[in-house]
Amino acid sequence: MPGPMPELPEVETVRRGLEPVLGGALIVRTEVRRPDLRWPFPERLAERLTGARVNALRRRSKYILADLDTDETLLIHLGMSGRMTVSVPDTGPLIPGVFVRGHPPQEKHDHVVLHTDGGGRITFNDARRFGAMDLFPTACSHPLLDVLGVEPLGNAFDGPMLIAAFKGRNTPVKAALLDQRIVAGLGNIYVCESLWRTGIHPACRTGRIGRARVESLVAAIRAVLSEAIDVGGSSLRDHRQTSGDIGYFQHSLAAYDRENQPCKAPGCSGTIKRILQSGRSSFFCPICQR
DNA sequence: CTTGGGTCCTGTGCGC
DNA sequence: TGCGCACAGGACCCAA
Repeated sequence: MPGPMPELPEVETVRRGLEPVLGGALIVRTEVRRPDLRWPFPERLAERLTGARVNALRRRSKYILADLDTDETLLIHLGMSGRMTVSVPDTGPLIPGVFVRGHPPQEKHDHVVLHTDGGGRITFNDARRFGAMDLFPTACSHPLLDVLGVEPLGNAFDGPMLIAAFKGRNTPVKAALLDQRIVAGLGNIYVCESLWRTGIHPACRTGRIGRARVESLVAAIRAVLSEAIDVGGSSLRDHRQTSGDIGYFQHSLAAYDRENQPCKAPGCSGTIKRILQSGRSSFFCPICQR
């Protein structure tokens, strides 16, 4: 079973989970328990967050962006293992299904904790520390965001756009879809699922995929991401996950991490295979995907 | 310019 | 049952 691997849908689920407790809230205390995650924290992180009010919670690709009334924006990346636990005191108001009532005990790898004026608590836990936090002027761009391509659920992501991006390239389609400069937010899981749905072999070179198949790939990517966000939302409502992992969508996976299991395509007798591309696993059906 | 591989990090799961 | 090791992977970084 795959561990938590936050890609765009999981990050969007986290953003929605934060909204009721952190959105509009005043940060009254900030605990920073270590000097860094993937990179050193920005200077005086705790001091710059404490006393700030959260005006808006946005998402760009796999980044969560909290706009503060100090004209700074808090950037959060969950990396591989980052989780956000959202809790309120057990004496506090109950907002059904959205967060934990009663603060859980501190755990190993709880690196940053935000306390809100409503008694809420946002705990960032990241065992592998591939995650990141930064603070930058809201009016400015950020080097991590500048290089990102289109949002796969946005209007700019369509057939002609992806056809143009694929044209002239000669990389495996798997690598192209993982390239955040083209489409921003896809990771290994949803790339595997999208290619399986479209019947495209992950090693297929981008230049060799016909226009109609690229169009259907766009539709598959949008569909698989939307479905995963829907499942994430329902899991929030049903108390089933602290936000940040793939949660119950893993039961819907047709290709990812299903090596040697039967292909789920109707009437297909194939078996899911695993190959390594750039040291990463790709899962696919050799009968469906060409 | 593009492209591919190394690196970071720790928990998990497997084989012996 | 314990130990060691491969593996997971997002994004930076550098070499070719």
